[in-house]
Amino acid sequence: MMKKYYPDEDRQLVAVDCIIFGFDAGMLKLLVVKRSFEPGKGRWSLAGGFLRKNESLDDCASRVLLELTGLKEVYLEQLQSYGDIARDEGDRVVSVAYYALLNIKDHNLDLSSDNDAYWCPLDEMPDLIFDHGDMVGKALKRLKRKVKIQPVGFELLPGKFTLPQLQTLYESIYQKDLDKRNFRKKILSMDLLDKLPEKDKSNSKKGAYFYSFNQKKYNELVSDGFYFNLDV
Amino acid sequence: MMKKYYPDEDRQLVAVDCIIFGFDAGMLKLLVVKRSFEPGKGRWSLAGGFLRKNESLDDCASRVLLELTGLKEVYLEQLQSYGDIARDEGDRVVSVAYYALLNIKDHNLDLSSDNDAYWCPLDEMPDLIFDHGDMVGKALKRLKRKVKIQPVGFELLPGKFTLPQLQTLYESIYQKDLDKRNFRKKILSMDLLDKLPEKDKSNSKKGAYFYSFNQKKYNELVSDGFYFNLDV
DNA sequence: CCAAAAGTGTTCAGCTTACACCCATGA
DNA sequence: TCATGGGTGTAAGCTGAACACTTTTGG
Repeated sequence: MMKKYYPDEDRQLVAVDCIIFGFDAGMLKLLVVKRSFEPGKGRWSLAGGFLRKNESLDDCASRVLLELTGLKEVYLEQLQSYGDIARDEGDRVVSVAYYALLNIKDHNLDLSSDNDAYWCPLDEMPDLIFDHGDMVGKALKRLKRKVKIQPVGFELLPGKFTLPQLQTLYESIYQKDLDKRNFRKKILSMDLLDKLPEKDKSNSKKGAYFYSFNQKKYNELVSDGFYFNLDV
Repeated sequence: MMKKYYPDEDRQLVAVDCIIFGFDAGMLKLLVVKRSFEPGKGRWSLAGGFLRKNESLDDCASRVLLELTGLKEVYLEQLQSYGDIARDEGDRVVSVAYYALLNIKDHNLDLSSDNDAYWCPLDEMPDLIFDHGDMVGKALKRLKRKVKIQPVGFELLPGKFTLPQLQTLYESIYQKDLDKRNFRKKILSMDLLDKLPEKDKSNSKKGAYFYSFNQKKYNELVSDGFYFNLDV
């Protein structure tokens, strides 16, 4: 047993809430869950859970994600903490928000339907409880910045993807149209994508070549001082 | 009394730690305090305090700052939360880090010397307890990004400042030299500085004109869609 | 054969960068 | 008068933005 140094009063409930982004059918989506307990039972919310004594914040976020999706190796980054006194109607709870990027195809849909979870297109997002809507707004802002300077967008795509798919992904994050020629020129000039000898014919008769992101080459370039950059 | 909704187990101590930046003698400095209690008594640390039941995280950060410096209207922004189980040797404590920017001349030195506090040049920073060194690194990274896209650097300067001063400030944040002509051209082209009819002769015989940041004009430009930008 | 998506280069404007000399003045 | 820091302009290269036609092929 650890020696006690600090006063015991003023301990707080600490929660982790996860903004889980996915990309499907050309749309950026958010995984929302229907709350199964009061307060706010039946309303939509983010996936969340209370921080336990024996887990770090990062571990807690991983656990929340695992419990909902069954997925382990998911891109996860801390966003911001929310600490207004009355932000949670049930009690005073400090919430640490994380955002996750995952490839929807990897996702075990059974698990999330058990939880009354739903992949909601971002532009049809329902009202979320408490300050969860703010969290999503903040996460989206962060994501917009992040995908410009780090190749995290690929986390949202399958290992093999086409350039039109990748462009649509960026367009749905930036919420604006990009020029096809400029986009391809820029992304290909970084020399981080491997062109595969197969085509995806599901969207056109001509078919679009599959590419894959070369993580090894990226790591090498980064250690040579390279910065990923995809401005708009 | 609020109805109880959540289990009472697993409440945690939550602390706020503040990375307080100042600028003086052409150097970026950090306000560090000598810990007056165990564990780590006598070692250098950031200013911090435990979150109370009746205050938000932001309020707590303001309080920590007020108690140490006596200052109220200080630029303060949440940085990141730190939640490793054993990060604090005294107990399991989740810490929310904030960073503050303040003008050292406004600072009441008496108060901070009561607290065994010290404005430490960033490049002579002592070892700090726990993960406070990581927090400072992260804050510096954030500050570098922030000063490029928002006019927060002025928070570190007196209301009247010279262009050489401003340039030195940016150089000490970016930790690299900037071209005098390009710097002046860029900052003046934004049309946010008012040139005053006085000169600061403390650093040269010729003297450098004082300028002041025009917050009103900045607000107007921002609402017209203007983005502050000071690339390097 | 035709509709629909994939793929491909060039030009122009604006911005970033590099660079060197004169000015004012207190000591 | 001279040492010291303050102040000023221009040219070259690069990057971002705009823009339209050809290719492929399943139906």
